[in-house]
Amino acid sequence: MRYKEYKIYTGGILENTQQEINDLIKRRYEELDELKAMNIETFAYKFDVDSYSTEIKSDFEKYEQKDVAVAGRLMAIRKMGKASFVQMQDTKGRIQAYIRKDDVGEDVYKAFKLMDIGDIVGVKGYVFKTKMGEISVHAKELVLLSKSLRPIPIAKEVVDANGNKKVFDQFSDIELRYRQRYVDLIVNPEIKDVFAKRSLIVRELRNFLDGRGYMEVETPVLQQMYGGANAKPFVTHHNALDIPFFLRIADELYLKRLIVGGFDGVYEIAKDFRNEGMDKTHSPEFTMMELYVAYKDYEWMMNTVEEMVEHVCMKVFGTTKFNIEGTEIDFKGPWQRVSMVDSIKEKSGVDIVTASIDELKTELKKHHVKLEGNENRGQLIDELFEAVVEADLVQPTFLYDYPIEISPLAKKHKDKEGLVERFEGFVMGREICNAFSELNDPIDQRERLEAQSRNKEAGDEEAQQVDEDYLRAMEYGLPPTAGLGIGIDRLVMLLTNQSSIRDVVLFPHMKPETK
RNA sequence: GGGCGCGUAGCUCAGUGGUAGAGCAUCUGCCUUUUAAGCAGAGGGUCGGUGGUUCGAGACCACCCGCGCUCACCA
Repeated sequence: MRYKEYKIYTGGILENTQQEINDLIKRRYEELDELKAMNIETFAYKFDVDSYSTEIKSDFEKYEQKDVAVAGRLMAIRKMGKASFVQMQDTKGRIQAYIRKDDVGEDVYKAFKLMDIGDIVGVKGYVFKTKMGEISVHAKELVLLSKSLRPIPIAKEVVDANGNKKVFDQFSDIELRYRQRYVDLIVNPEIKDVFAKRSLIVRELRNFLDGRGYMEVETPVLQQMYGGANAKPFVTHHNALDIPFFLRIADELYLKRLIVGGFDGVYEIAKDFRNEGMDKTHSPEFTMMELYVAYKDYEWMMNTVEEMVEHVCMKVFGTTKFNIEGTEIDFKGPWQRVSMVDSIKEKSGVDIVTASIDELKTELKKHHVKLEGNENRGQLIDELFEAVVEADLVQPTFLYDYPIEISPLAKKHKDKEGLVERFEGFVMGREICNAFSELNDPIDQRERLEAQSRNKEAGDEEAQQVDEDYLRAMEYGLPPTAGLGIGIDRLVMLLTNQSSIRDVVLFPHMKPETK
C-alpha cells in the first residue's frame, strides 16, 4: 500500500503527532497557525448562502450587478499580485470569484494569500462578467469557512468552444477513488450524477409502489434463522441473549408473514448481506427491493414489473431508451417472454422436460461447463440455461417456468410437471429481477425446506434452513401471493451505464489499508 | 482460489543493470479583469514491502501486501 506514516516535529501543532504527513501537509498546518495568529477564524460556524454557481451562470441577466453570497471549495487560485481570481466549487458546479485587495481590504487579502486550493470559503459580492467573458462574483467580502489541511489531487480543466471539458492529470487511481470517495466526489464531480440518479431511481420505485397502495415496512436485519434465498450468511453475536444472529440474506420470509397477517401489499427496500465473493456484480451488502401482493400470481407480476420499470425510466430519465455499453436498450413494455424450456430447446435442441440426467450432463460437457458431480436435475437445467441462453437475452426479457429443485419457495406450476411459476427478468444478459407465484401450501413448503435441509447436510453451504416459525405462519393460511425481488444496485448499473457495482455504491468494501 | 497486468514526488506519468526525472501542485519574488494565467528561481522520494542475484537493482529473481482485468465460485 502507498499509505505512509511519518513522525515529525515542527515545533508547532504537529509536535509528537503520529499521522500521515508530508511537506505539503506540514505547510498547511503552518498556514493554519499563521491564520490563527492573525485572528482569522479557520473553522467557521455558518455562512448564509443565497446563490449557487450554475444558477448565477445560467441566469446571468437576472444576477448581473446583484449582490450574492456563495460558498464553496477553492479549486483554482490565480494570483496576480494585488488581485486574484479563484474558482469556487459548490454543490452544483463552479463559479469564478474576483478577489481584489482594494475591495476586500489589506488584512483579508493578506489572509487570502495563506489560503489554498481545497479550502472552503464564503464570498459576498456582485455578479459581473470579466473582459474575457467569464461570469464571476466580484468579492466585497471573503471569509475562510474551513481550512483544508490536506492537498487535494487537483486536476486542471479547460472547456473548449463547444463546451467539451478536457481534464488534465485527472485523479484516476481506482483504488484511491474508492478508498477516499470523498476526494473522488470533490475532484470528479460528474460521478455525483450517478448517485443522484440512484437516489431518484429509488424514490420513483417508492412513488410507484406507494401509488399502488402498497405499504413500505421494515423487517429484521438480525435474524436467528436466515432464509428466503440460497446464500452463505454473515454471523454475529448478541451479547445479552448470548446467541448468534445472522444478517439477513433476504426479506422474503418476513414479508410473507405480513401477508399472512393481513397486509395485502407490502414492500421493503433494504440491504441484504451475503458472505460471498466480490466482483463487478457482487457486493457483500447490497440493496434489494422486495414486493409481495396478495391474490396475484406471477403473470400479473410480469405486467407490474414492466409498468414499474417504465415508470422509473420515464420519471428519472424521461425515456425508456438507453444506450448501455454501446447497445440500444428499450425498457418499454411489453417485454419479450420466453419459457426456460423453449429457450433452451431453441438454443441447444435439448428438451429439458424429457431429457435424462445423463443427456443434460452430455450437453453441458459440449459447452465446457464444469460440474461437481452431485448436481440435481434442476441445477443441471439452470447450468444449461446459463451456458446457452442467458448471454443472448439482451433486450428486456422475462424467462419463465423454472425447475422446482432450484426454487424452494415458488408454487408448483399449475400444469407443468417439475416446474414452478417463477420468472426472472434479463437485460444485457444480466438478471435484474426474480419473481414467482409464492408457494402457499404449508405441507409442500415443509417438504421443500426439508429437501433443502438434506442438501445442506450433504454439504450444500447455501441450502436453506427449515424455518419452523415460517411454516407455522403458513399453516395459519397464506393467500395466493405474487412476490418480486429487484436488485437495486444492478438496476442502477444498467440505467446509469456503469459496468461495476462499485461505481453505483458510494463506499464499496475494500481490503484493509495496511500501514 | 487460478492466470495475466499494475504499484516511482500530493496528482498524472516517463525511466530495459551504472549519480531518481517531467508536467501540474507546493514554496520565494514580480504582477489589480486572469483562466491549463504568465515570468524568474527553489524545495519535495523508504521507487508498495521483505529477502536474494550482482562490483552495482527503481529495473532481474523469490515471497508477501494492495489494486485492476479475467476464469472459477456465486445472486
